[in-house]
Amino acid sequence: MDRIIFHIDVNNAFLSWTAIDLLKRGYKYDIRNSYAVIGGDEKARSGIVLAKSMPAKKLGIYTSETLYSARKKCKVLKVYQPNYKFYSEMSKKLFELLKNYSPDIEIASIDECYMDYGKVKNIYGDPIEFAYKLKKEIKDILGFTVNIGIANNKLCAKMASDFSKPDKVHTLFETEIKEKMYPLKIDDLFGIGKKTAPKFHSLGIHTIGDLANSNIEYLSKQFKNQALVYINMAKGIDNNPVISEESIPDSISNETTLNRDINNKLELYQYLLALSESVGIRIRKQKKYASVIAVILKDRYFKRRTHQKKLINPTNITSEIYEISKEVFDEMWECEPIRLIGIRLDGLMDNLYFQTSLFEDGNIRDEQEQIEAVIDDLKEKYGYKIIKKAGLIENKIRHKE
DNA sequence: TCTGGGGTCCTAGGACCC
DNA sequence: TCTGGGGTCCTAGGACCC
Repeated sequence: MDRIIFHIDVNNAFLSWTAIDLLKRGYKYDIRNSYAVIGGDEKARSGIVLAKSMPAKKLGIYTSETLYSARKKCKVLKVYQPNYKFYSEMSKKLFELLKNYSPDIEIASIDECYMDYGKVKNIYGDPIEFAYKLKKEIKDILGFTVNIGIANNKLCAKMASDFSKPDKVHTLFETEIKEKMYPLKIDDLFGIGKKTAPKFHSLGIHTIGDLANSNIEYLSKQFKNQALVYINMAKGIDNNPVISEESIPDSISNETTLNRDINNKLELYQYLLALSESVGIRIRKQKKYASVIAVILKDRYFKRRTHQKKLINPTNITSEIYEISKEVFDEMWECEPIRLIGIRLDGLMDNLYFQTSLFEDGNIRDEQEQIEAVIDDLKEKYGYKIIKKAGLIENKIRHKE
């Protein structure tokens, strides 16, 4: 039986949602119709475009471009700060609305998801008609537009929702792949980024159709096992199911760009402490334990390095995360000035089997965990500012939720 | 006042064991 | 005293996505 999959994608999510937020607060005009972008904070050295309005896009402004460069393209450009809390509320509302129609929703990111329509087709009828209805309902109730791609698998649904924007429904059924997808540039294929696309061009493969029809042996020389994966993608073959379960993350990370390059060890330790705190809160919320702790550094030349340590006893205790991250940091840091520092908790597990060493008292560990649980609760109730570990610097690290 | 942050997946190489 | 290979675990880095 043929599957029918929807890919639902919010148009200019951050910008649209900020527009709605501003209108609610009495803003007199809709920034979606003006030269506007959502951007980072230049003073904090995070000044890049996160989302742009259609008029800004028409001037050639693109996501991830520096605000400095965007302003050169548009003298009257308005820059708005992101409001992640509001975004996450809007995102939740969208997915709740969709779940009224089908429980088979796979959340792909804050502003996009897949829906397995095949299972509810008997109830709602023709997928295209339904998609138009759905799109209108989202616009009427939530106030923003979406694109909906309809296809026989997730990859094609995703490609279809990207065809032309905004506020559109597109199909890319198996029978339409040659006509609608083969003529597109190889760069437009989902999964081909700015490193891989040039490699294909240099092999004379310029369109998705070129890739679909190319010789596997020839491609294998350069791409090894990935060659077949790429060819299948180009042919629009994808058997991945829509997975509706709330997914538990494989890793939890926090990183922060420092407001200036720092090469003072004690100062960098302060950031490690703050980061340990914020990833610690998040992992405890998941009721998980990390078996790997990694430290991420970026130097002034934007070169990233990671170094990690595998733990015999997985942990979710802030003080342990901090101590281990310091060790890892000491092993890797070559006294160079640091632009960005981060911590990643990896190898997350439910765990609960600890190898208590002869010298470690298991009870102390339990007590520590209980203390942190109480602190987390208090913070949730009264805000993060109420309790601070000694030495934790003010407001440097954003706590995610 | 020039270049974010949070993820996932894949690969390659080294260590180690049989 | 000539030369294995397979499997697994671990680490670092790269590519990609939103």
